[in-house]
Amino acid sequence: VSSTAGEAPRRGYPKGRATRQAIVDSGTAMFARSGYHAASLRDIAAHAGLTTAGVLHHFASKEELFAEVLARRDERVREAAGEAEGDGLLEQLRRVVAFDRNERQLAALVAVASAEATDPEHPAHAAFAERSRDDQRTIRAALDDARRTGLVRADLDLDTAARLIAAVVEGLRMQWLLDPATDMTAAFDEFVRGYLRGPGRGAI
Amino acid sequence: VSSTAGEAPRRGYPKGRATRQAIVDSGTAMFARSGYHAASLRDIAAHAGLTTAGVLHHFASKEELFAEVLARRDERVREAAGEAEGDGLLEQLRRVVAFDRNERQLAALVAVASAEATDPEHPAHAAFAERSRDDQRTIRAALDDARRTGLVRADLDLDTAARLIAAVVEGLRMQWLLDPATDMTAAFDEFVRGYLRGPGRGAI
DNA sequence: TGTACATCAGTGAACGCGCGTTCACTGATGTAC
DNA sequence: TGTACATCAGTGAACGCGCGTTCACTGATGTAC
Repeated sequence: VSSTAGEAPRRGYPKGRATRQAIVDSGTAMFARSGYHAASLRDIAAHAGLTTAGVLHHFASKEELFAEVLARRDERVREAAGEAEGDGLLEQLRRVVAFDRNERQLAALVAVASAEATDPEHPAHAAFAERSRDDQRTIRAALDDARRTGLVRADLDLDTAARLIAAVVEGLRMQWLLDPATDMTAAFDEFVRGYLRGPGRGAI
Repeated sequence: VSSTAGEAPRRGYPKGRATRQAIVDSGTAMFARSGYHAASLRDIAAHAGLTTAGVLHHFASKEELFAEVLARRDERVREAAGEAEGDGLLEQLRRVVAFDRNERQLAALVAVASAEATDPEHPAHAAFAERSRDDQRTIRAALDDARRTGLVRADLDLDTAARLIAAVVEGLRMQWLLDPATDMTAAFDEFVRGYLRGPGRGAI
């Protein structure tokens, strides 16, 4: 009755939706800490304040909950990155790095999950491989723009550059996860200064 | 009796040593495929042609076997890298990349293990953090040499450069694990050309 | 406002299963004399 | 070369445990009239 025009028709009661969200949060924390296999539904349930059966009232299986956790994280990263237009690639990637810094658990979760998904027989293998390609495509598109506005030196191979940027971000994230004192932003900026920009372009 | 002078005094019988090696190989394969938690001693034993009790005759516990698998890998990488002297950093890192390419399972194992070890409460957390710092120190030392012989541009911050090199290698490895068609060497060479060397230095 | 009814939220107990580890053991392999 | 003995290599059965999932259920929340 009091619903606004553009609002999506939600399932269940408010309390149910809140619990569902609490389960996703709890799942994120537990999966991030222990990986998919070692995190148990009992732990996740207890951490969210209910029983395993309660969790499975909201999610059909552990795997379904896991998929939801990952989807939610991707969504939030995309929101955090914002639009490429006007801002440029560099600012976008900086925001992603900043997002990681504020969401250590999520970053750890993705690191473990994508490493596990490295196995060609892992159920999420294709999805993670596609995700990796997608990241590189997005970066490549942003590089096209950057070259047009002269922010990137002219003799750069953009496909390889996109691949290297994705690799640096992922590698720095691992270093930071192992040692929180690591300054990801500083290192990334230095990479941009030294690699993407031509000589003589000066400070950022 | 027929032992040579420098030979280390080995434990057990030849057959036992061969079985032990077979268990390490099998463990490497299984841990790489599924990670530490999801790989079972039963699988590892079956793949090596014995029972779980047989495996535990050679290793006191699953964790001890896992530690041996990781130690063996590090050892082999160090062998593959060879000496820095004369060859230079670039050739050393190229050999590490090539080693990964020939040992996909080992690379996957390390990726999963180090992602899991990201958790500060993981038993191997400190060891992996130290390993990461150690890699950067080694690279840093090689960069010092490289600057002296003029292979690296003068205005480079070597600590950050070492950090970035380690990040690129790790990031490219993940991309390659997700998509075996990835040409790690080409991307790494391009990184070296564009970042480490100064402008106008030409081909490698 | 009150009542009947459908759906939702969540519980508690139980299930079958695979896990790492233990134990007592059998046979093979090497060593000493 | 033969014999006695110690150690090693490996088996087969059993253990207690925590796992994901199921089931029948109770009470709360919303909806229709």
